[in-house]
Amino acid sequence: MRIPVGDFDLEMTQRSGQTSQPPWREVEGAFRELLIIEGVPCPVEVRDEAGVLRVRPYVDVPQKTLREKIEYIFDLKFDIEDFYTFLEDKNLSYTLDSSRGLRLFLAKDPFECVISSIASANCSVVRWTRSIEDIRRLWGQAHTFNGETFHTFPSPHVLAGVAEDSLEDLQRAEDNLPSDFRFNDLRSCGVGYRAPYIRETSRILAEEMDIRRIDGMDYDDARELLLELPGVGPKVADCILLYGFRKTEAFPVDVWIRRIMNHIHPGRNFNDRSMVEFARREYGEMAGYVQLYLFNHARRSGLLDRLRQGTG
DNA sequence: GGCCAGGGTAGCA
DNA sequence: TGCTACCATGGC
Repeated sequence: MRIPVGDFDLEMTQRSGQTSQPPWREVEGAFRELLIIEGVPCPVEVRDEAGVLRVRPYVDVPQKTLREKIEYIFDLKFDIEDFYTFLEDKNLSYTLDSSRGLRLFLAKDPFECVISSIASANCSVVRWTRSIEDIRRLWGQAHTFNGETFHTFPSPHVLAGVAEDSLEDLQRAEDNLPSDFRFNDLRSCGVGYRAPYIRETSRILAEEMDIRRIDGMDYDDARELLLELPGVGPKVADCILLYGFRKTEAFPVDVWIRRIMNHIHPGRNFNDRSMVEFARREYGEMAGYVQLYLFNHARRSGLLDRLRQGTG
């Protein structure tokens, strides 16, 4: 299948650290991941070919559904030229030097996005992505195609029932430890003190709150709901809304966005609240994309490093 | 070995 | 509301 795309940089989108999911498995310039298409597990390989995205499913699945899923995940229906014009109007077109073609990398599984976003808090990208991959390997369903194994992300019900730390893990195993015993707890995935947040959020989503409700809710109501989850604060909630549910009014404010926004608006002295108000007023439904381009540009242009050293 | 990671929470004024 | 200490842990 070949999907015509406008400006789209698959590799940059994969590596931009969006908390919907870890980057897909890269094999010779293409990216592979397991998708569920109408209930059927189906690994898919996507490859960027100058204006066209080539999509190769490993098994026979309905083409229309697959196409819609790919178009959703990479936000291919987003009118990016229109966004470029918007950036120009807002005097932000310099971000295109490094970020042209970057799009949202949306969740293939909203629950995975919730846990990824919680795991990303105060944590490097390499570390939280590894944690998510470990969680998949330990508790997801394995599917092997031509000797290549992929794992689903576990359901809220499964993740709610796992051990939190190795002590609890050992207690479960009691004293008849098998010789090949391996730790099978959340902390062994490197999530640290976030382990109880992840387990309790999983329990709530398994028993009390249907995450799919977010789709039909407006931004403010959805945000309020997400903030009830342990481990979900303002920044994580906005990441879930933006990368998990495509609420593009969301403007996740992290340490870097604080520095960048105060750098490009000298004298304004934003606090978090005034920054979010400014973003919603100035950028509206483009706020999420503006945040994506600002962060990516600063990171790739070296501005972030200069800001970190206080010489920006 | 100290500092930093795309922060959240609890405790306090 | 606004501020602060504390929280695991891997990478550099």
